[in-house]
Amino acid sequence: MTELRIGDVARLAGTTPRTIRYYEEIGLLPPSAVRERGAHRTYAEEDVERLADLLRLKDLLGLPLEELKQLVEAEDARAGLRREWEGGVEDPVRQRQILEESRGHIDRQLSLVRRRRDEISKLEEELLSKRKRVQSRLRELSPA
Amino acid sequence: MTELRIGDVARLAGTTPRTIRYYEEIGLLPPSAVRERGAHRTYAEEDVERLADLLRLKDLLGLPLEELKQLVEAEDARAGLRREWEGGVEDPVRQRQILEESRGHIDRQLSLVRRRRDEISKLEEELLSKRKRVQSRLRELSPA
DNA sequence: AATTTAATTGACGTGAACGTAAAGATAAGA
DNA sequence: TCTTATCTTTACGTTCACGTCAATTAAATT
Repeated sequence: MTELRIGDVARLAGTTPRTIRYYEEIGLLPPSAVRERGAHRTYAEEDVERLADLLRLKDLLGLPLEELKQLVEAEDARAGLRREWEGGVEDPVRQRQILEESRGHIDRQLSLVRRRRDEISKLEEELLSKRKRVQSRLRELSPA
Repeated sequence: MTELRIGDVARLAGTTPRTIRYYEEIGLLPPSAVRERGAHRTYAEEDVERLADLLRLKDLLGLPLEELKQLVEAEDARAGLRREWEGGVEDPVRQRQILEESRGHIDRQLSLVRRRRDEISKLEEELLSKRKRVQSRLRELSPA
């Protein structure tokens, strides 16, 4: 159970401690764990991945943090859910709830990502055809 | 030769006059045309498209305006080139220069766009496989 | 136990990308 | 020509997403 501190998490996720504190402050990241005021924050390795995912989504989707928060409002709840899950959930109804919720979050992210992918693809196609036009004009210039 | 004013261009391109002036100010857009101090800026329809392209690149690539400027530093020069071209360029050597430069700009944009597309695609795949894992767990829960 | 290193909170600072308000000037329409 | 809508420049304001002190405190190291 490797204990990570804010600096480690920041380095591993490719960001800074300040950013992590800020994300916690605006509620984008959950408070690292129970700790007394003034004590160091401690994290687990899964937290690194969660943060890295967030940063990737933010970068690739270009969302303001507030929207990102809405989008993954799941993710922090997920930490709770995971704990609940690993604590051993008996009730299959509850299990189904958790899984379906999780799937819902993934689906919302997927739809945004796909929209982006489409926009990017369209842009790529347009650039490609632009390139072809220029290219053919260049060939016309070449003496046969 | 429909004369457009800054408000029209803004509306058509989906932005605001302020943004257009700002882009001009930082040299991302070329000064609309020769005009005396205090006179209204005037634009042509091709300017709308150029602006829209810029906004799209900015949005989809998430570049800071300064980098966007480097990237399409071409585009404003291109306005000049186009005028030169349509003015009728005789020298085939010059024609080739212009076309090759244009292709170079397109290629630089293409490579950035492709990188983004790859990142987005990878993210999509990861989300998909995440979804599948959840989905299969849900199926396991279902009584046969 | 002493020292060094990294973290804490609090608060103010900063750069990017515009928004907005003021005081006019210009252009288009009646 | 008069009015009205839209534009001009100048300049200060604003939001987001952190950066950067400063004064302490907590952990890790020796």
